[in-house]
Amino acid sequence: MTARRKPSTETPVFPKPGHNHARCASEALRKAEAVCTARKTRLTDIRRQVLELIWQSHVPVGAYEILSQLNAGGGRTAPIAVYRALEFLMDNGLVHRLASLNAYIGCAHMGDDHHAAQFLICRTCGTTAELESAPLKRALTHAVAERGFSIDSQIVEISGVCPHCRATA
Amino acid sequence: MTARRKPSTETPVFPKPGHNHARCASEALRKAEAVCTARKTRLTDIRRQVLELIWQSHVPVGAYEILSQLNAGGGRTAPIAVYRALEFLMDNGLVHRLASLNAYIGCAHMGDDHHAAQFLICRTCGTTAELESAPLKRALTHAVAERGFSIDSQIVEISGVCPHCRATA
DNA sequence: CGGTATAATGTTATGTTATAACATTTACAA
DNA sequence: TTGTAAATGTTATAACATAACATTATACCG
Repeated sequence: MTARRKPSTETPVFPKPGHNHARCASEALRKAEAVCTARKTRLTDIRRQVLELIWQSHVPVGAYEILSQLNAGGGRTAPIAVYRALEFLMDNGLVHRLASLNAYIGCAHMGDDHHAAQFLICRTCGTTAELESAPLKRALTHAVAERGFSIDSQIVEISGVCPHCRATA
Repeated sequence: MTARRKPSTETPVFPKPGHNHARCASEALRKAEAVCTARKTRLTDIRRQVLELIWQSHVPVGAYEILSQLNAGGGRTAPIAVYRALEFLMDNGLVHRLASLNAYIGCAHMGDDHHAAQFLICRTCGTTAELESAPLKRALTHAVAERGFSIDSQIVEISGVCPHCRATA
């Protein structure tokens, strides 16, 4: 441990219940546009709609939940369309899949080209945040390398209670 | 880091292709009996069968794969029976579920009462090993606590290439 | 031993998540 | 403008998991 930690960079704040979420969402959409432009991929209608629905909150959403919202106005979109959009969004680093929930969440670090992520999932409010911990990353890399194993991808999903729910309880 | 690492305790060997697996399996079954006796739970026929099928290898198996093996001789066991057996085995720490694969694997540390586990999954041969790394555990615990989050459960699943497949390639 | 409570299993049906295969449309560039 | 690749539509099905209720087995008590 070196000195005091710097919350702004080392310890991103867990999304607060009352924060200005409209801002998160619009910011995310703006970044997504930028990423797609840079990568020469197309953020089509359905892809944008799926991304917007995902960014309605910091709670992961299931594919079929997205689907039913898409079809709320009487649409006839098929499941596969949602999965294709999700695949695109994940390939472009805009969305993550949470294997422990079979659900999807907007990526908090778009454009940063991080294909590995760790997540904190609050079992009370559902809010899920990315955990960017350099020491954790190092420990993981080291432990794996030590065993002669080479990493392709990794899943780290931690379920528990977030600071806000702890305070409320 | 303190001194040189001790492979026998700190760095368990990744299961080798040609190892005496019959031994792994019988050992596992023996331990399972002991655990159930100690916990006054019953390792019934179907539960033992499922556990044996899981221990046929170090490659995780899906519930329906287990089911079809159970029914290979013309049986009529229903999916729910397999899931109930799996639930029992997991509750008793005899089996783990791999969320990234929707598959199940025998626990390498029965009786050690470890409810958290990390896994190394070889994408080439499928072999999966538990990773017991104290530094990793510490880093994880620390990173999470630092953010005011309290842990209930965690999933760490690392996909890559195992030492033996790397050597072969 | 017989009764009774609990645990385990059987039976049937259905819910939830995800993909295959092939047809059609759209966007873009030569 | 037309050829091509990307995207979407359409239909069907695969893969994973649980609900609800009936029946059977086990163990424990009097």
